[in-house]
Amino acid sequence: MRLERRDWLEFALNALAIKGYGALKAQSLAKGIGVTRGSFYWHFESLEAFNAALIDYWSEHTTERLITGVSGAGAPLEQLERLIGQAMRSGADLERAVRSWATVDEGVANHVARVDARRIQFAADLLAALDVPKDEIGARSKMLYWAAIGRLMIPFPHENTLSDEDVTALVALFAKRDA
Amino acid sequence: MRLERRDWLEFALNALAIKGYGALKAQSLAKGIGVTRGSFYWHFESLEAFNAALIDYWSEHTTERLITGVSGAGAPLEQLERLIGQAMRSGADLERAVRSWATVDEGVANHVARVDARRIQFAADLLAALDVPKDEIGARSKMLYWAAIGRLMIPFPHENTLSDEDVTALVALFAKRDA
DNA sequence: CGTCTTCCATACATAAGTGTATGTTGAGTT
DNA sequence: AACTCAACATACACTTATGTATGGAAGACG
Repeated sequence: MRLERRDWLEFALNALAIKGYGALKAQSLAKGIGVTRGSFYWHFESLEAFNAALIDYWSEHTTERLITGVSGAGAPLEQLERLIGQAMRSGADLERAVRSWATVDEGVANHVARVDARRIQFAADLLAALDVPKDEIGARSKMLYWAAIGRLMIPFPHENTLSDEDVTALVALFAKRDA
Repeated sequence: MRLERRDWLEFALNALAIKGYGALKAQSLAKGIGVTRGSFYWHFESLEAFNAALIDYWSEHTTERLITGVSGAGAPLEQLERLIGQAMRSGADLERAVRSWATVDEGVANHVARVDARRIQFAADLLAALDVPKDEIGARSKMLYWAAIGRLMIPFPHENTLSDEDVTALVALFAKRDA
């Protein structure tokens, strides 16, 4: 099987989501793909370089998902519900693994921090459009986002889901105009 | 230096907080303590047994902290603020590391899930004491707790702190009586 | 058809880890 | 003083990992 850089990154992203960052070894990845490390070391200078490329790849991947999946169409309240809904349901494994990875790799942490900042800003803009008091937007948007992340980082998140009504109620609470 | 089981667990808990679960190797721990693996394999049957003992140790450690640190004295609103404040400030490194660990070890995940359930229940009781509508308590207590965890799992949490006023405002929002 | 580049395999040196079997020491105990 | 046993050291076999050097195959191309 003739591979290119991107194939390695795709496969690694999958392995990362399933087995965690401990699976990011040239050897085990090669075994999983069905080639030897010769391929790996042709496409990437070293493990470090590979890791850097992988987290870059993830950043693009996840940013694009945010833009195409949530923003754009719909009223602010709908977008907000979609944002929370999406953050609480899909892509949990990969997000968990990346965040776990970020706790032991500063480069990864930087990328994650940038992604977080963007998503929090996105939530803040929506709250602003809903006429939430200015001095509360910062705290509420952060809290909202943290809750979404926190749920992902709880073991067995699928057993810890909020119903659609719960989500609606919470979003309404956070969109409240009065302090 | 003459060691016992507990010394190993204490040292490991520290290493876990600082370097993540990747540091939980008999060899590297032994090197850090200044003994050989002979000691490790005398006190513990295997790495697996050691891991199980360690996560048990953490469970007791962290449960005790909740009980003695938050519950008991003070009005419900104060306790709630203290709960959030504590969850958002101290012990971040260890909590992060354990949660990270839980993503790749089911035994650890089970322990963490039990701890989470207890803390969420604690928050729910406080909200109930504050006359929050019954059908909202479940969602709000979870959301509150998730936010605390989420903030911990965000890179550089110390750069992402809410002010005391923000915490007060948020707690007030979550303690609202009307839907 | 031959050549050049791309992609992968093989082989070697080195490091870090687990587990086990067996030797060694030092503090109590009788 | 001799004994015992808990606590640690040492040595061996095995596995998995990185990185590098070099050889080989398969396409692209003039």
